[in-house]
Amino acid sequence: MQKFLDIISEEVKQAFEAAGYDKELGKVTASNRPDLCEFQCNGAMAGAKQYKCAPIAIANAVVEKLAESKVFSAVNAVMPGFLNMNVSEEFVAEYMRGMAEADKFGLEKPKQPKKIIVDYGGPNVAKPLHVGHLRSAVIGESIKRICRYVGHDVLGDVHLGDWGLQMGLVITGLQERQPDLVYYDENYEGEYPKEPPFTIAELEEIYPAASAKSKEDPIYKAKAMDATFKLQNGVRGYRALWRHIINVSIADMKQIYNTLNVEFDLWKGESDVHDLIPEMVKLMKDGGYAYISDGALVVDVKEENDTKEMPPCMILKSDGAALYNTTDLATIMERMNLYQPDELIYLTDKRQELYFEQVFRCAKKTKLVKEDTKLYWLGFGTVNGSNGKPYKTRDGGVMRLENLIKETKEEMYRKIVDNREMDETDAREIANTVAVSALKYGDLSNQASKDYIFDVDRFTSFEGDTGPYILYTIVRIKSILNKYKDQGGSMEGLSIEAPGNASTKELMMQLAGFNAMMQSAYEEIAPHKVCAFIYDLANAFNHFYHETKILGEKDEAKKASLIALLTLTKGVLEAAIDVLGFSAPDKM
RNA sequence: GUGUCCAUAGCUCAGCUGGAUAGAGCAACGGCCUUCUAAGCCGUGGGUCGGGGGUUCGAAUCCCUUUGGGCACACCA
Repeated sequence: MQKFLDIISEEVKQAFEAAGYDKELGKVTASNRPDLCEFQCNGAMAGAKQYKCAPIAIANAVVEKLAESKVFSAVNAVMPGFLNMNVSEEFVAEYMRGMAEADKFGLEKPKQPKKIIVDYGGPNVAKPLHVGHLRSAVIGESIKRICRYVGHDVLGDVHLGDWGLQMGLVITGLQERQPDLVYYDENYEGEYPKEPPFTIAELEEIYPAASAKSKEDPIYKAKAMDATFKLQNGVRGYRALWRHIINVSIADMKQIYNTLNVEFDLWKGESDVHDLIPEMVKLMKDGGYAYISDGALVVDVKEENDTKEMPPCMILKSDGAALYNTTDLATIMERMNLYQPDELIYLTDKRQELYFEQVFRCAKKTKLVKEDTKLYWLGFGTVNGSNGKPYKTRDGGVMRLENLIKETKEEMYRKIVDNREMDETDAREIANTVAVSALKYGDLSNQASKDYIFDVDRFTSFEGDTGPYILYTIVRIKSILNKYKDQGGSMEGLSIEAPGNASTKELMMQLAGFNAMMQSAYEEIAPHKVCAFIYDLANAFNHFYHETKILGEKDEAKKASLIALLTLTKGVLEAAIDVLGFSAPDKM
């Protein structure tokens, strides 16, 4: 379906043209003076200079041409040259009927669906997820869903950190605790046990201990580096042990990601591209891109009009070992081979901006990707505490994601039982659902690139611009629709009629903005736009709800129309929260 | 030092490629439930958009400058 605003703009553009002015002046925007009109066009003022005449004269000429329009119920020229207009009720109703019929409420399919890979999550194996992983997971998941909803072919990849020194540290740390494990016996030739020799809890103890020790003890560190080297070079026992570490770790991560409704299509990691590195390095050398600088292999990525310093992109360290850049570039190569993506989207914290600029330039320059492959990096800000500094636990430690979620659920539960008499099991279940909305909406409603202050109390509030408020609105609608069905009402053949009052029309106009909003959220990779839209829509609905009797409506045709409008509103709200990665309960 | 991002109401944040009187929420205060979920709705007070210049008919928005913060600047990820 054509966008609501585009139809209106088209109408005004034609009027400009008919009046003898440049068509492009007829662009219409939502009014910023709702007290005066619903939509406005400022083209007359922009064109005044070009046509050497008073803006108001142009505006008046355009108004005349719009006199017959079915789209508008009123068009006025106002000094100095604003065009103020209101759309007709029947035009709005017709658009609503179109939305109700259409697939995805009238969002147009892309002409050429793209293959997109979203790289987000980025957890390290053997280390518990912490607050820092929240944003990547939540925003990345939403971006993936937005791209998919818009109609593209999208894969989400968790891209595990599973190949670095931390693996060697765990292997070394475990050896200290259980030196007799067969994995450490170089002469062992039999099968390795299927069961891991540790639990997730133990794993989470081993890593920090080993990491701390390696910082103090150079011999220990050397041992860990040796273990890393052996692992990467295929020593059987270490590989087997590594498998266990990965499996145990992934099982734990999946649990947490599941509670957040975050689902990855690919569970790839740095290790997956290990074997591709020699090939990639050769390609870079043969192509004449890579050279040795201070012992390390680098590719220059400076460009003509750089205003900033741009260090070369390092491919291999001076000891010949791979680093972050190496695996990221090799991953790009692998993705191009396996999936031929048109676009790669990365989510990391914003401190990595320069790094990704280097990697992207390097990938383009060395032709790992095609000329027109779009490489997009989105840097997100920090989750801060009320003091404006990175969120910490009460004693100043790193906040584990698991605990953050638990805390939010507990707070939500408290608020729910505080206000309602409810069955314990129900209350828990609802609290969990609502808590996820609180957490995600609290994060996503901020611009991704900015830091934000995490405030459990505010996020879990049912008032204001929060997840719970949105869910409450949906639940209200569900409740009415259920009652309607219980009373024997049919959902068949309902059709939306002209609004009839201001709040109904306002609700409809909010709904009409859905496809434009989704399109723009996709183009700008901006989930917070979805939040802003939902909030406005929820407000418009609640206002409408307050003024309008629905089940009590005597006129059957009107009632049918209202039910159809409710169904549409519910559908749009649910589609929008689904794209944000949460869902509404049936009651709360 | 170089670069980059940010600064909007007491607090937390919006503000689309410049448009009319800068918007929400929270907090404060005042109204609205025998009727579809009052976890709601309506209203009141609150801002020199960090400061200063400039471009423009018109600037929170674009340019310059200045102050105060955050962050990054090859062998970590």
